[in-house]
Amino acid sequence: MRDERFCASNCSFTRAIGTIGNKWKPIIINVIGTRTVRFGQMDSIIPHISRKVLTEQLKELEEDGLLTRIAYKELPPRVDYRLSEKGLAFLPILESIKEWNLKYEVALTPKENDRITYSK
Amino acid sequence: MRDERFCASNCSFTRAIGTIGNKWKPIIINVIGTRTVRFGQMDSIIPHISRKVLTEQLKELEEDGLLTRIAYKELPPRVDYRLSEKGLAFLPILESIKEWNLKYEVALTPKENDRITYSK
DNA sequence: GAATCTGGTTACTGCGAGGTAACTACAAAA
DNA sequence: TTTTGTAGTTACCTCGCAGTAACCAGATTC
Repeated sequence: MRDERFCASNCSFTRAIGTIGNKWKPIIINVIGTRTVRFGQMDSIIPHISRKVLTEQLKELEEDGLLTRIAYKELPPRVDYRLSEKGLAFLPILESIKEWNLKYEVALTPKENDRITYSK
Repeated sequence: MRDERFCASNCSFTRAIGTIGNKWKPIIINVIGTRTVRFGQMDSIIPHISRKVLTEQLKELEEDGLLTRIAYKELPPRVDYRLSEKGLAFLPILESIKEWNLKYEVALTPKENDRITYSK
């Protein structure tokens, strides 16, 4: 899931991409934001993610110091996730990605074969 | 290679991640920068990427309007790649990722079994 | 006694990303 | 005449990402 060749690169930028350059991590960081979020919340908020993948991604984000996992010794279990200073510092970058996309995303142009054709 | 569920999302941010949220695209955009770069150049500059994957990624980046492909009718073939306005507008984001990583990347802590041990 | 609630973990499985190698066209050089 | 150089494309194969389902603990509710 994490590409060792990226993480072991001597290029800082490549290592950074190895850390956050996949589709789930920016989504997860964005969902947490400045809040404290429980595992089950993320599981239901984020579309199409499986519990297994969510667990893996959260574990990697924790290992890379982007978030903090707080497990309460209760039953049924309760686990909170919160962004660390490093994770919080990444939020402005996500904001600029949002602005960038809003400004430049091409309007969905109808493809040739999607066009309405007048047949007799 | 591109996740349809992301590209078809009604969330602009999710679509953005669908566009540039993988490991190769930020690397490619960063390598091109403000220059004009040939296919073979990228192939030799970017470590560990295969021609096949490079071709695919470049095609998707072109489809998403991030870069321009300029093919000269010569033999042997010559193809230039250059960032579009949209692609150029993404460069500052990559810069802030670099700064973010420089600031927060944890110092590589030696693992237990990498430590020097004094054996008799 | 059974069901529920939560945050996982594990085993099984399939599909597809991605690697490799071979092949292309054609001109110019050796 | 053979080789070289460029930018791919194609066929083939493998590995592993990720989906699914089952299972767990143990307190609380029904």
